[in-house]
Amino acid sequence: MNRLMKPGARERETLLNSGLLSALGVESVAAMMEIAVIGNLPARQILFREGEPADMLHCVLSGYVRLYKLDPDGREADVELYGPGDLIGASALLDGSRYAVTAQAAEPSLIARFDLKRVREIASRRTDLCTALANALSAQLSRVFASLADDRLHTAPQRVARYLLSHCAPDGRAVSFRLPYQKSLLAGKLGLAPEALSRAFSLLRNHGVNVRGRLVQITDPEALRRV
Amino acid sequence: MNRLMKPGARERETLLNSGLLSALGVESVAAMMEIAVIGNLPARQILFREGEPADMLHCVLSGYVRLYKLDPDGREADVELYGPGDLIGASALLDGSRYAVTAQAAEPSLIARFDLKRVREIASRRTDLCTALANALSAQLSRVFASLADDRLHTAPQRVARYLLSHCAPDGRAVSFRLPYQKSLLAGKLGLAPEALSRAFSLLRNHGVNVRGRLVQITDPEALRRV
DNA sequence: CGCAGACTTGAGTCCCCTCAAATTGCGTGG
DNA sequence: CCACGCAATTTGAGGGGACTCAAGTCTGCG
Repeated sequence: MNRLMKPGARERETLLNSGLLSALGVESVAAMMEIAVIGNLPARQILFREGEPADMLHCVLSGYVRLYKLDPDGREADVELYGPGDLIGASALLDGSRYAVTAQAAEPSLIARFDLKRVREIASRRTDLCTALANALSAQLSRVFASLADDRLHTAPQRVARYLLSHCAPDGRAVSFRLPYQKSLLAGKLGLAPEALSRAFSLLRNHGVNVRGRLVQITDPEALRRV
Repeated sequence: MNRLMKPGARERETLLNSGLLSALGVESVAAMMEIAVIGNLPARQILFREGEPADMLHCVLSGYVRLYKLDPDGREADVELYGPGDLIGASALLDGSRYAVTAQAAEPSLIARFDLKRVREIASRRTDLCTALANALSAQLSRVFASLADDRLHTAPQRVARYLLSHCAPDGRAVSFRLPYQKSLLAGKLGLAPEALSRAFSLLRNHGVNVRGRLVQITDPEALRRV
């Protein structure tokens, strides 16, 4: 990892708003800040690999990190995509001693790293940290349950429609926004090949969706909901 | 739920060996025993539904509990299957205030219930409980990651082969065992229609697998690994 | 302005789902 | 203990969805 450093003012600010630290009391925050190390990752950098001993907890400050598992043949299946504020690797962290998945920066990213042993040590003294970890895990579990069910219940166009709707206000107004990352990344997150995502967007043109590059216009959220 | 009761000697014994309580100190165990309520569920009984306010933590003592999500059209997708010793509902428990999935007894089952508010209260005082909860969540997250990747990477016969291998000793000896539950349940767990599971078993006959009712004989684990 | 990577589109294939019907397995009452 | 009947499972046929491979086309950056 490039440029290891102590958190500066800017990074401290971001960390304070992250999912993990935002719920902690001042003392726990201080303890965590104390052991935080900031790192700058180039795109495609691996944070850790499936099967390696787990010794670090990670938190995304900016950019995106992709979690995936590998086939013996080398094919990859994405299982999660973490963005700013998300906690990475809690999956294996408290459980076994090894990472269950591989983590890779999907674009140039800034992340915070915490030595896992020291996190455990702080958590054993301060219940607010322990609770926050459990909360984060709990939320992640719900998300993955949702992904799994979505995979099994819906077709590609339906999954894409649901993703788009989740980025809309609940009212039926037309909206437009920018995809936060590359389409190939979105495809992986939705469990699709990039071609399938492309075809899904193409089909959704008939249902009030216009896509140009990363720009998405949704002219009729109601129609989209009916897909 | 039928026959609510305080845990008797038999139930206390089972609870002590469960994933959650086995790691706790005596005092936390006592506190949890204090608030445990045992219930006997007939097959198909619903424990809780997706979207309901979450007020209970559950632990399977015997039998199996199926977690699934519902389509607007009423189709179901299983996301997890819990057996004896497993903790249910930790997914939504600490996170949001609502269950993220529906839980249904897959067969007549015995479960322990804990009032969630009181569990949180105990956890805020006793870090061993909080840690145990985080551990359980962590392990579950890893399992679901594995399911999701398995779904996306492997065909039905491959998924079935992997399931069978996971129930074998790592050595290459032939083995035979009884499936712990109905095939239709296994199908759901593997994300397959019952017909697809049946066809997979049929295909695996050519790779050293014999199935008669719930009895499975694996004559050549090596061949199975190559599928 | 041009290159490289990302995306789209087309063709072909395979996998798994759905529906329907036959068969087997298992628990229960006689 | 055996037969019956219901439910679970198996088998067949057909169809649709998504993957792979292979070209093209677009986009953004240098």
